[in-house]
Amino acid sequence: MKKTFYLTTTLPYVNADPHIGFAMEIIRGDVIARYKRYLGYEVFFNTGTDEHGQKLFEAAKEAGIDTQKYVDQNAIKFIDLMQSLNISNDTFIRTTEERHIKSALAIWNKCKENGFIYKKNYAVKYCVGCELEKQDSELNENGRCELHPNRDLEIREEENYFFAFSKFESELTNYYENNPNFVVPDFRFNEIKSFVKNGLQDFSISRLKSKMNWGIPVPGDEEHVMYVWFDALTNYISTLGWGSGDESNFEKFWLQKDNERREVVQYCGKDNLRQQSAIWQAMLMAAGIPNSTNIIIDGFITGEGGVKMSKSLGNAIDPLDIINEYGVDALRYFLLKEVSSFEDSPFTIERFKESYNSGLVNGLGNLTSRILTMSSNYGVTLSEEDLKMRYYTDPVPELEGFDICKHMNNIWVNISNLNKFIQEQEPFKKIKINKEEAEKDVHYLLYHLFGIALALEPMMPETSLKIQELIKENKKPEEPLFPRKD
RNA sequence: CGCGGAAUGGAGUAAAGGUAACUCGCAAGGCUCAUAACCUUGAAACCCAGGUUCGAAUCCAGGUUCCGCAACCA
Repeated sequence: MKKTFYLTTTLPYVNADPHIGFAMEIIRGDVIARYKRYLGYEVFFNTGTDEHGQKLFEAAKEAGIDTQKYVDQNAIKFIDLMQSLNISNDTFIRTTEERHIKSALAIWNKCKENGFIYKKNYAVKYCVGCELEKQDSELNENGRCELHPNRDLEIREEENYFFAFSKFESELTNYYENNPNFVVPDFRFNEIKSFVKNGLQDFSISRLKSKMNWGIPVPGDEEHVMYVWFDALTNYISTLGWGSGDESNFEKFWLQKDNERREVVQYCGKDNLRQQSAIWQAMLMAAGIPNSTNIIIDGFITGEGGVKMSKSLGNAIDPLDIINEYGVDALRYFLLKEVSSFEDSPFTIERFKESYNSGLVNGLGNLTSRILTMSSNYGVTLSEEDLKMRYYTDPVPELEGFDICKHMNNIWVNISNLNKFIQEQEPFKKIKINKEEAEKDVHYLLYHLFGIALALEPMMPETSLKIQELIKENKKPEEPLFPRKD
């Protein structure tokens, strides 16, 4: 039986257009998914949209349309994005779908059955901006949320359901200790460890329907709907059919029996560290479901000089604009090679152009042209045997560590080496005096270019195929692979 | 004393105690197969002052500075 590999991104909340950060997350997930498939794994690659909660409820009300219609409209943008970015996701789950709701109800029941959900009366200050309760210590001198100083806090006095997060302190800590690579990179792992060690508090996981009905109904209680985070996190298993009656995918991709540990990997941005690596893991523990095996934390994409990207500052980058002008692989190239694998990195148009021109136009594109010009002119081709070459036969350390940048840089070193080889061996001169030697050189070049194309498959699938085709047909590109942009 | 992240040539990043590397940019030279592309060489850096060490960008304590913890959101 094939080894399985489960990978998921976080689900973007559908109250805005897709932004460059999510594009990066899903592209990186896509690279890992494709890579694992080449290695021979059976992969389940999940993404989707998060569609409940107060913010959407309010946004729809403001727009004057039905909430479901509102989220339907917005979800389309994200569904389309998958195609624009050339993402190989196996499924796309929306948290308003029936299959998800079933599963969310089931995990609620499981947690309740096991004694980790309880009802409690409480009066709390609530910040709508954060969708979180606030302790007095978290408020500023005006008694408002420090993160949302322009909004009044709501004082809520009501009976809510609570999740017994605090009971998982030692279990989480044990899990972290027994899985030293659970959170990647290390410095994020340290962060979450110290967060858990400093003590956990139970949190409210329901909302009164009378105030806000846009959520999954709490089982057995007409008056409450689930808090959006509780429902949304469940998608990682609802997408596998957990709690739906047909759990074959769940058993195949997630269930980890003692002697056959499944790989379950979650990609997310650094703002999701707590939710993915602590809250969600505690929920799994509460429901008696095995934990994820890795959480990969991306940094943020910033504007010039590390400034936060935002529409109001005018330094926001729309991934679709880049694709329209440069093509999807150019965007993938930049996000994978120039944006740090784990730290914050800047993305500006100037930087993008620079990198596009040097890495793709002068680098990969130009190298392809010069090699194929020689091979087609000299009649040098790859044999059937050569063309059977495979690149991803063994695990690549850089990719196993999710350091895609480093892997990309290694490939570009190979590109540079082929350029050096041409300069040093000068097959274009040799062809006039020693045909055999020249042909040997060009064959070497062609063979290694083919290798580069194969290596690029997970990162730049379109370009990889184009180069492979050109090599098979042995003709130089009619149009430049990457046209120069000034 | 809120929490957290970070500081390396002009810019962006590497380097888990042992010659500070890579890309872009800059300067000089070379090549002509290639998209004014490519190759070679060069100038140019470890925030500050300490400690540990034969040896510190790296470890330790202190200081300084920057960034996130508004909205959108990974």
